[in-house]
Amino acid sequence: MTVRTRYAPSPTGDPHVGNIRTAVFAWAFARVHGGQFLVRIEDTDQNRLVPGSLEAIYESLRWLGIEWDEGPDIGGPHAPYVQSQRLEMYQAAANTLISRGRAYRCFCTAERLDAMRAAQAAAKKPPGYDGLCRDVTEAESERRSQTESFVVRFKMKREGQTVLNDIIRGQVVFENALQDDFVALKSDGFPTYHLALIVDDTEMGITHAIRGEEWISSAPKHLQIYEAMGYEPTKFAHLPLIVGPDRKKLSKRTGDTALLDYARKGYLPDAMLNFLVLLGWSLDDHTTIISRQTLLTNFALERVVPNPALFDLERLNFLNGQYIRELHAHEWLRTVDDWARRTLPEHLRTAADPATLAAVAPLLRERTAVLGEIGPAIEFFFGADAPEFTIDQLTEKVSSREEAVRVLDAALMALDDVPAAAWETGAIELAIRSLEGTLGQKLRKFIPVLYVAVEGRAQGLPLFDSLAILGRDRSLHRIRAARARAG
RNA sequence: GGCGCGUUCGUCUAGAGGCCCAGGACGUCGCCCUUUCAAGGCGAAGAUCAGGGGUUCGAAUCCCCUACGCGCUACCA
Repeated sequence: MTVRTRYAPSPTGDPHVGNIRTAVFAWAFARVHGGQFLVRIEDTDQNRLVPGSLEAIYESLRWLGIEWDEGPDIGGPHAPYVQSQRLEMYQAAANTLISRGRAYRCFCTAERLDAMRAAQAAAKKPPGYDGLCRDVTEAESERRSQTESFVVRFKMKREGQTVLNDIIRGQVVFENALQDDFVALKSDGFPTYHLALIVDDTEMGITHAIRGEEWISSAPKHLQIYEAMGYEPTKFAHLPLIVGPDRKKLSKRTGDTALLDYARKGYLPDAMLNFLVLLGWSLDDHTTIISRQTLLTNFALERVVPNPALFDLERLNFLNGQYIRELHAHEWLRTVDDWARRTLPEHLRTAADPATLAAVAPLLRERTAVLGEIGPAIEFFFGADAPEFTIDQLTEKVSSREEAVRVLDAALMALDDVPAAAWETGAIELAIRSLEGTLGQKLRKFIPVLYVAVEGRAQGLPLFDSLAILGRDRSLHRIRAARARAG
């Protein structure tokens, strides 16, 4: 049997990391078993549609490097892959269910349902449909359906148990008596998730339904529809939730959790994939960096843990740094070039020339965790003057303002002796190191002054290299300017 | 409230009766390297395995109870 899995998002906004992680697992699982992975759009709630989400869904997957074999955009043998375009199938299924006595039309109004729930709440009774329309005769049901609006409710069993054999959690038992008759087909003719899921997964030949843990309590509904329709159910794997710092399910409220936000901030897709995949799953007892190749040959649902995982940014940052350092030199250069253009202040963008960028890239490599930091880190290379700084910053690391002046004067003198033709890192280093003698101080004591004068802050890219890249004129100009300000 | 799922260092996890007075990684701290900041190297602290009962010669691992957390409880997915 060929494995077929799917990612079935709703077009209700940019996919969030937790949701996408479900797609990653489903995709990896299919690939490990040489099967297919497809995308299906679940747009059965017409009220929640958000324009543009379809593109965001595709873009999220593409960004992570997840390819799908069938989907709305590329078609496939089971097209259409959008639920709003398959309404006849759901309606046919609903009719089958009605004719088999496993579903019934419900004519209850929203008002009655509200009143019923209010009464149940007041009486501290569990909420649930009271079954009023369950016993409407076939003839009457047929007749009323001509004039009244109705939904189709699935008739849940009243006795016994429904048992889910979850790949991750094992056996989960539900008492049928506690289940209630849920809506399968809404009054607007659209199916609910429950009905659409069974119809589509069956029609599309899905073998494993991989979804979030929040679905586990509706599993009995799904199992019973499968049975009523006479279909073989898929296998189920309910993945643990990804939770935010508040330990609640990650959501828009908990902050920026849309996958593409991380792309925009400067995370590498490979790092994100690595991070996501190791949230709830592990290869063994020590692997923290895992290649796409290894993932696609070793991922196993059986090794997914059942407990929720916290989205830990620190860890993501670490991984991103690791992946940055693993990039080939030319890839890194291209990345720096790209992100410099994106993150440098508007007025400096055109000044960022390829030669400077190429010289700066190696310096940046060990110092970048998130690509968005690139602009601010290299800003000082472009423009005649150093970025703005205060006198306090300039003198912060030395004993006094006078001391700063001494450092700047000495540096000026030493650097001035380096001829333009010899202006490179080695010579610059020698010149500045010679100040240890002139000033009678350790380099690390006085060098912060020069960092501020040249880079606008006490910490930044290595000074000697930076001065070399900056060029003799601009370097001396900046130190002179700082000297003038210091008095 | 009901039902369900879950509970190993702050975090992600390894662990499927003896290899575990619990291993790895992130983070933290210290040292080394060092032109600042990083990166890197080395090292340390950090988990009475949620608590309590069993079962067993022996339990993080099996069973029961309790607590806590989360999820679901819609004509949302």
